[in-house]
Amino acid sequence: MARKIDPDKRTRILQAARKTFNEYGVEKTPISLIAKRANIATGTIYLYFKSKEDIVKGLVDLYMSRSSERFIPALSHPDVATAIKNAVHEALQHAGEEKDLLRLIDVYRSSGRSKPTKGDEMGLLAIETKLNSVVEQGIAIPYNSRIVAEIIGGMIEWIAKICFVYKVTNISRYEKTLVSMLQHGLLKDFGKKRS
Amino acid sequence: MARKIDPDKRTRILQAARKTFNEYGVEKTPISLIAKRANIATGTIYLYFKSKEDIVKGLVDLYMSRSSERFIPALSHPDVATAIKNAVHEALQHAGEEKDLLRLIDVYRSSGRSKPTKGDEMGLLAIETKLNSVVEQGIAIPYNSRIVAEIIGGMIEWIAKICFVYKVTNISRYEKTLVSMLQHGLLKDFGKKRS
Amino acid sequence: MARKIDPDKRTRILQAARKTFNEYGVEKTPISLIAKRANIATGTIYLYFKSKEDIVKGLVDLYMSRSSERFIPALSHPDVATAIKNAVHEALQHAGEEKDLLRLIDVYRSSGRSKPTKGDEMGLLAIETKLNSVVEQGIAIPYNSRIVAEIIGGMIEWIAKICFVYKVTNISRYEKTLVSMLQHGLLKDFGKKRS
Amino acid sequence: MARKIDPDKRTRILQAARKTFNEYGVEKTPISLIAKRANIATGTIYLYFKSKEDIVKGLVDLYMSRSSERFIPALSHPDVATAIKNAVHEALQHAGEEKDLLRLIDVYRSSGRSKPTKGDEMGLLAIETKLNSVVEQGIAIPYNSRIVAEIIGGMIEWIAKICFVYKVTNISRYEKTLVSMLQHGLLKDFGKKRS
DNA sequence: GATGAATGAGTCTTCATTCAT
DNA sequence: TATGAATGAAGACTCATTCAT
Repeated sequence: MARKIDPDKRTRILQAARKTFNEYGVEKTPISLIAKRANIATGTIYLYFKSKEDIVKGLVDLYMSRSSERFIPALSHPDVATAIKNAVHEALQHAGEEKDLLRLIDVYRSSGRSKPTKGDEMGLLAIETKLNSVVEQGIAIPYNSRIVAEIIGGMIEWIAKICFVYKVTNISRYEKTLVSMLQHGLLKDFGKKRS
Repeated sequence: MARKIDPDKRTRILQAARKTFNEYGVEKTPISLIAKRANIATGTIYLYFKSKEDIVKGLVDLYMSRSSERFIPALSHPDVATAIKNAVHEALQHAGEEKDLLRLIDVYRSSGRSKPTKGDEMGLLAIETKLNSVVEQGIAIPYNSRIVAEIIGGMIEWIAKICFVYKVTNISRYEKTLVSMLQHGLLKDFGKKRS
Repeated sequence: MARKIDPDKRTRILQAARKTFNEYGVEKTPISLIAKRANIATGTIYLYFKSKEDIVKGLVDLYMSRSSERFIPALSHPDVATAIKNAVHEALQHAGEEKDLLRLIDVYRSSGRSKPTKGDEMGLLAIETKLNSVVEQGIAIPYNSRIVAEIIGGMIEWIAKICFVYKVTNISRYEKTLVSMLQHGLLKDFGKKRS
Repeated sequence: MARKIDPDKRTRILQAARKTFNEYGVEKTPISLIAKRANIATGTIYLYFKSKEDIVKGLVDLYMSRSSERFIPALSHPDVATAIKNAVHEALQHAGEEKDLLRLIDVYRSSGRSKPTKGDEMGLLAIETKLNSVVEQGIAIPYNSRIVAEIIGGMIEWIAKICFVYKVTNISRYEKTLVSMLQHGLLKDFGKKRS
């Protein structure tokens, strides 16, 4: 038999790519350099990824999955307002920690072939589910939960990009504002209680 | 940098670029083809634009300006809730009409040098001003208006991209949801009155 | 180099290569695809052929052998003029039936390493022998038979390529002309008898 | 106005290519090296030739034209048998002098896109015309002159390749044999007179 | 013998940009 | 200003071949 395929090699490529993209930018990163840093031959990369763009996609997937893993648990807090606050916090926190991956999202999107990634989908589903249950409890204004989930996801991504990529502003005020807008915008009597 | 002599030539270049970008994609569009379609020599383009990227920026500017021109007037409606509704509607309507330009935003952003464009700024300022006045009237929950403006702008862009670029879904439900979320999220007693 | 173990495997490779070369062209045919179609592993091909070029050579050999097998029997006709006519006919007929292999000859030649193949040699020898015997009988103009054989072989290959590869013309007029030229050019009193 | 196009540049490219192809072979010759030797930038080559293959074609054209220029005048000798002899001689002589270009013919043909070149066509036409006039004079056996011309052209090319490219044999015996075969094969009473 | 994962050399071509005219 | 010929950097990707198993 031939050599066994190394399941860990894909990860090594992704790591090398991440580091190099961050250093030189996607455009300016030659595949050959990624290969060198991953200690494999150039051609080997193409056994694991269809193209350079596919590597970017792999990294965006990674970002999305990790983001979901972070904010989904926070959603389960019994108090909805707190759940929102915590989930947003986790997502933005994670974004700040992996800004370099966050930056890749625009690159991926500009390729024109962007499809929602698996990780993304998982996160959206979690939000949707949470919204549904909250609506059933009569606490939240009933919207189409899927759509709201997408909007929330977009807002978080947007704010993360403003604060970590485009303008590099302090995140806390954006976070507070977003949380409050979401609480008022989603929950039935959130305004009454506190105002 | 911009207008050297013939201000109409700049416009012709932009038109030719828009058409060609839409046809082949930015990456695959040679400057020389834009020049040919604009009936000028390749080199002449560089008298009006610093680089290819600068043309993209020019087109994104155009989009932003036109968007602002559309939704700013709608903001002046005396009833705030209606103002929100109308402004969002105009912005999304415009996005649908110029999807090809909308698509360029990601390309522009992925270049890494994205700065808010003039047109963008104008729109944000208008929203901010409106918010401030509404807050002063005691109708709206007081946030940092600039931040809210940015968030709203982002949400609109995001929804437009979801509906016109990424997924090509019907916009109306997204629009309705967004409007409602904004009304509840921004206005003090919006929920009470109508629920 | 040639048969290692399974002589049938060599044939399967050749068949797969023939089909694939014909479909995509030699240049564009990856060895791995030939392997896949022959139901063997890529590396296995190299147990039967030294290189891709060697596969082409194998196919050209095949063509030459088959051509010889077809026209050599025709040479034995007692009437020389008829023998020429029949042999040419068989050779051209065969060429038309295996145009795809005919096409490979140029590829093989352009590699620069072209040596006359075994099959080729067999055919040339047969023509040479026939010519010698005819010269001895005093029927034919005495030339160096080997050289004439090579020229005849070349003419046949040439006409076949004109009619089946380059121009795709009807072969019959070419065949008739060639036969007549050969009859007049080789036989002493061919002109007298019939004119 | 921009720089004037240099009409001599095409020739310089062709010369550089010829030299380099001869030295390393077509396959192993990078376009960039041709450019360097022609004292121009790599990209400039593509203003004069569509592709590498197009350069090969240009060189084959050159060969064909020069060959025609050489043997066409020889065809005008009043004595037909001598005309044949001289024309064949000139063509083969020329082939020997430009073996390096002769070698390129197979490369060109193997590309699959081979069309008869202009130079080729001129030569064929001259032979055809000569044959027609000779047939009218009743000296030659009447065939389809175009077809005969093609066959003769092929035979000459074939012999040239055998002697100068494939086997590197002494040409004179091949030449003599070919001339004699053509004289007997084409002229009505050539055999009678001399036998 | 058979496998097929791994290798890594190798280059054509494009095209943004410049600059001589 | 305008031109468009000239530049030349730059790199993703393929695929023949090898070799560890």
